[in-house]
Amino acid sequence: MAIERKSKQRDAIINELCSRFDHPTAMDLYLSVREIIPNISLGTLYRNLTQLEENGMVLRIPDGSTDRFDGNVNPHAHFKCTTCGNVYDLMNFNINSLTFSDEIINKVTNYSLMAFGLCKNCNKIN
Amino acid sequence: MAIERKSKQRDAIINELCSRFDHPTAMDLYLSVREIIPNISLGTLYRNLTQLEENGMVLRIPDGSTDRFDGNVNPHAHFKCTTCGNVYDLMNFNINSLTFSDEIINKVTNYSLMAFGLCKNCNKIN
DNA sequence: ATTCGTGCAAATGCTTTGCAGCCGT
DNA sequence: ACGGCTGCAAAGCATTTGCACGAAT
Repeated sequence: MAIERKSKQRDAIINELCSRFDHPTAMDLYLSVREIIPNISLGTLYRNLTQLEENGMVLRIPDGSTDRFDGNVNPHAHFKCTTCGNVYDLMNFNINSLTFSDEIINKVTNYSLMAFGLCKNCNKIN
Repeated sequence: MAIERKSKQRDAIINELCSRFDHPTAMDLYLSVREIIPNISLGTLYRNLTQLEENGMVLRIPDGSTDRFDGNVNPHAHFKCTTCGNVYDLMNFNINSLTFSDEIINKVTNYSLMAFGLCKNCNKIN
């Protein structure tokens, strides 16, 4: 549904999401936003994330486990290390050059590219 | 963990997954496999899907809701219609040409590309 | 004043897990 | 016979939802 009114809870969520670059889960965000609004509820957080996503203000990043969120709504590629679980932005990959031409498609509104593998940090350790 | 023994449950799961192309969820698979092995349990299904994924025999396709599975383990792009929820293979997109060069990456073992939008069927209806 | 957004708590839905017994090796 | 795999049921988590109240317009 459309956003009709402003709320300090939603403002705090967007603000937190846009000022960090580590692709937090809903619970990560909940813990952070609670330092600004101590009695915000998880339900409110989830309601707002869904609403913000529907309005194109937040990106949901599916990675095979708990969803992550991104304040950068420009489509961009991600890399998930399957050892440590961290998700990184891929700066050297120009996702905007991708085009889709299949018969079934009427319109592409968004896309998510997730590469899986081993990051250099985990490679050093093991 | 590695696969050590054969079981008719696992055989039926792989067989079902490789003979359909509609990217079933775990529950979809459960209902289908139950027609072959009526008393197979959901636990067994999930245990086998995880095990098969770890052994590279099945692909998990994250799409922002319940995970889907694919017997085609060759990396390929998908398109999800956000109206009807169906997931389609994209044949005209050569995902194998993608290369990744970011600093953080040691090794890419797999990747999933999901485009979101409106399919032609849903466009006709609305 | 209206009604959307919130906090709380219960409910839901998907997935995992403990356990005793079965089956493949 | 050993130990992996299974069915069953309970548990675990992430997410959603109903409701009464508070806040934005």
